[in-house]
Amino acid sequence: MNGVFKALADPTRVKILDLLKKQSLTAGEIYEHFSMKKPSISHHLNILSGAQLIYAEKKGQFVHYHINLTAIQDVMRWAMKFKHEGGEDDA
Amino acid sequence: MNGVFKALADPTRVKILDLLKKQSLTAGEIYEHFSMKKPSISHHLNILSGAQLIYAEKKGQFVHYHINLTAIQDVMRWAMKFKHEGGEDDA
DNA sequence: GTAGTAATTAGATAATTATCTAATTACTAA
DNA sequence: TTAGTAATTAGATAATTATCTAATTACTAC
Repeated sequence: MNGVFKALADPTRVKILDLLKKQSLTAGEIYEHFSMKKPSISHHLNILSGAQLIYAEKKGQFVHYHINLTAIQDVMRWAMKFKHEGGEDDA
Repeated sequence: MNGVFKALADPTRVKILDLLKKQSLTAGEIYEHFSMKKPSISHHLNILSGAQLIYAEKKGQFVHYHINLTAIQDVMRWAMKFKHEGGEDDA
C-alpha cells in the first residue's frame, strides 16, 4: 500500500487518475491537460504504473494509459479494514 | 484529501495510526515503538494531526493522541466514489 | 524556586522527489 | 533511408521532506 499512497500524494497524479477514469488516453493527450513538460508527465505516469494504479498499452507509436480500478479498490479495502477490523483487543 | 494522502505516504505514520487504532497513546509511548528520536516522532504526529487523522489531548505534562476515524472514512469514500461514480460520460 | 520529566520548537543537514533541458528510442510515412 | 512524431531516458537542479542535535516550553513535585 505504501507505493499507492505515495502515488496518490501528488495532486498531478490524482488529476491524471481523474482523467483516466473518464476514458483511456495516450501520454500525449494526458500531457495536454497540464502545463508541465512531457518528461515530467512521463515520470508521474511511471510512478502511477509502479503503484499499479494505471497500466500502459503500446499501439504503434502511441502509448495508451488505462486506469486500474483494482488498486483503488485496495485503498478502499485498506480503509474499510482499518475502520472496522481496527482496534480489537481480542482477535 | 491531498494532506491525507501525503500523511499516509510515510510508513512511520501508517504504523503510528496502526498503534493508535488499538488504543490511544501518549507521545512518549508512541516514541517507544520506534528507533527514531522524539522530535522526529513529534514531526510525524504533527503531520497526522494536520491531516486530521489523529487529534491531541493534553493531560498535565502528557499529550495523549487519539485516532480520528472520520479521516479514514474520507479515504474510503474517496475510493468508493472514484470506483463507482467514476467514469460517467453523461452525468 | 529548583530539579526533573514530557513534549515541542528551532535550526541544520541529508535524502527524496519534482521538474527541467537535451538526448535517445521506437515507430510512421514519404 | 530520411524526415517527422510520440514517448521515454539521462542527467542536472530546485524544492520538499525526514531526521538529527540543541534549546525551549509546560508541567510536577519537592
